[in-house]
Amino acid sequence: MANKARPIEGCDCTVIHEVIVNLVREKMPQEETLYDLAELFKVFGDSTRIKILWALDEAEMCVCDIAVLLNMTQSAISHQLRVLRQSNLVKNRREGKVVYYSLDDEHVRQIFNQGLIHVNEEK
Amino acid sequence: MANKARPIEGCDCTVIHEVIVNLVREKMPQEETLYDLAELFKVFGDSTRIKILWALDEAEMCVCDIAVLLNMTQSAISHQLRVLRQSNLVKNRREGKVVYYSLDDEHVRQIFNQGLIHVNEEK
DNA sequence: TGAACAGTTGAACAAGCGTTCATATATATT
DNA sequence: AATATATATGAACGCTTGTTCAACTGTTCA
Repeated sequence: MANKARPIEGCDCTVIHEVIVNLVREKMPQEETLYDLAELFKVFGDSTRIKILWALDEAEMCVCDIAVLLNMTQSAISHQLRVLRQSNLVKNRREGKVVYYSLDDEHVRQIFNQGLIHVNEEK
Repeated sequence: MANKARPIEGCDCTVIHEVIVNLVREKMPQEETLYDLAELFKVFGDSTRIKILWALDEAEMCVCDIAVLLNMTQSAISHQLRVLRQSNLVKNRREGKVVYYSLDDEHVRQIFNQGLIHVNEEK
């Protein structure tokens, strides 16, 4: 159900803006949706995970490969891969002792590219 | 300058994957670029800031308006607006006592929309 | 000038997060 | 069965972060 307009009890200035505030309130997506969105971006908000995703966008790799590539411990990489797995951003397949990881989402690249545009504009 | 291929000293399996690892290494963007990208997503990784950005995408609003809209203290909103300002995501203008904030980046909506696609796919 | 209002800022606190270390699991090899 | 390799996991540790509280700045109006 849509959010209903309701009496404002804030600053004086907001009383004047009542119409606008209520209009924005109606247009806002569901609380839960915005929360999920923040959770997704939180996952992107770590350079180790960004690097992992970027690497996996180039090629399927095993945990050990990624650790060498990023010059980090295998444990640290494994922990981060779990986060990425739980966010449905990567998938894995086992081949003997080796577990290969790959991207599980084709939007990642587009999201990153949009982000890069902003980053590069700041110069 | 591009990253150079270098001898692998990791797990046995990575020695086998040496060619791939070095290929990915060459294709990775600069360390600093990936760091900046993570910093940007870190800003998006908080539901309060997501809500503020979403609201400002609908209409220019003053600090007090946002506080009422999100049912939070004005101080908390002001702190978050500072973060958004420092990331060049919002701008402000003063009109008497009131400071109005608005979006300062047209990519935000596109980044959010891409994120929403992922979020909605998980169902 | 002084009171009221809108917003900002710094310190403090709890909660969350990323890495490390030690250990556990799973598979392959001998 | 015992060993080695590849990965996963839990606890612990320091660091970061979001909110609150109190104090401060800046503007308007009487």
